[in-house]
Amino acid sequence: MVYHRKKLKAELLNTAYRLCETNGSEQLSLRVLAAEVGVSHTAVYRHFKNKNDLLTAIKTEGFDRLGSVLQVNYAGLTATQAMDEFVLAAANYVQFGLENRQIYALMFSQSDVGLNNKDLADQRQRAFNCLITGVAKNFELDSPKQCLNKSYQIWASVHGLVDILCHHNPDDEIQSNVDWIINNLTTYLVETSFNKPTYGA
Amino acid sequence: MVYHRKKLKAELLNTAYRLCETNGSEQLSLRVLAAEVGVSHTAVYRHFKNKNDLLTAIKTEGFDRLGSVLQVNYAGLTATQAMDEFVLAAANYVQFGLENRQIYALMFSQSDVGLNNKDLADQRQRAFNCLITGVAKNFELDSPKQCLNKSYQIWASVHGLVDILCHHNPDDEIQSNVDWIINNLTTYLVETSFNKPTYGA
DNA sequence: CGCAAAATGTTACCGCTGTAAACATCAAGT
DNA sequence: ACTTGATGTTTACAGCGGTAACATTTTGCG
Repeated sequence: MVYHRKKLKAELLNTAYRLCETNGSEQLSLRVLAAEVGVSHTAVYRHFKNKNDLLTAIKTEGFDRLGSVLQVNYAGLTATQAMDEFVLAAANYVQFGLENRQIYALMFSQSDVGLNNKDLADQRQRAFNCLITGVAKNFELDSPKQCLNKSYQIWASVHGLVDILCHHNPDDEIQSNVDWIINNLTTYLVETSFNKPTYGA
Repeated sequence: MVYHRKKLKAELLNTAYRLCETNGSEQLSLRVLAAEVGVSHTAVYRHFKNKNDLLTAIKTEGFDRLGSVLQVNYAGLTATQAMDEFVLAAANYVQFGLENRQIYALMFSQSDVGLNNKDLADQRQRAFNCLITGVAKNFELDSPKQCLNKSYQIWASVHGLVDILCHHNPDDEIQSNVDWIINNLTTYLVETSFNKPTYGA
């Protein structure tokens, strides 16, 4: 029985994050988590209201890390440099999704995990703002509304790509195509999203 | 105690499908399902190997229904008609996703439900073939590989759209944009996917 | 310092879940 | 008519999330 471990909350969160990425968030068990960390299973309730609350924290952590990966400072960049950075950020998005499949799945699952949670909403918005900033910088759009629409369009395209790549069986014949898409993400983005929108005026 | 109900399996599947769409597949309980149908909870095991097997059947049913919604017979259609039908099929896809959110989420969840299940793989392939056929009919592509790439691109774009529409909070300011996108799906598709690919030769 | 209060851990218990095993009954074929 | 397989029931069990009561440690205030 070890008491006074100040950093138990962080330790629980980190271990839970790892367990989720390993086995999928649906397989997470508070008792297994507690055993892994070396405390009784009810100790979790001193730091998280319930299991949903813990999953919300994991989800929020996911958006936090995703946001970090997307951050670009466009100030002082030429148009070409800005576009390069934008494409790089998109590639980072895809890479994050592929390297954190289970967490990514949790982040975009339709479960009620984190419903109406402010921290989560903030982190999600922060990540999305990276995209909006990039769109505003790289596309000549007539209105904020067009910018928002374009951002959603790009997000949907890249998110759909990640989702389908995550699903595909490596044994499939499409593997070569998948490899091509990842290695030529710029071309892919140009074909799916890098055109001037005609809607959302 | 009622015995020999020949159609119990179908009844279980239908009820389970409905319960999943109502409460989300994660909330499905075999005991609640059995009670709803009016049998003991272990009766389910006479027709499904376990809970995962039942969920696999629900998922397969989802792809079956999605496939039906996507089916288009392009034989004898003019180019314009074929394109109209193709866009309509895409709209049907989006509509299916929005009207069957929970089932759609299950269908594209990354859980191990139905992993390596042949029936499921077949139904999924059947649905995807509808898309491939439409792409082959409506795009002048140089190779089957290009056709496959284009199909994945369109799928990713539309799937991403559905996923994000399902997630978005109706109170958000983006609602008006969402409405626009749905009502003008043709324009959306043109901007995201209806261009000639330059890759995948 | 010393002691009360708050924070943080544990143990015991509850109801629910999926699943296996043993048993009962119905349906069908010889 | 009797056996056999399919189908449903009862019982039992281990694991889960969660609550309540209790123990210990840390903290803050006189």
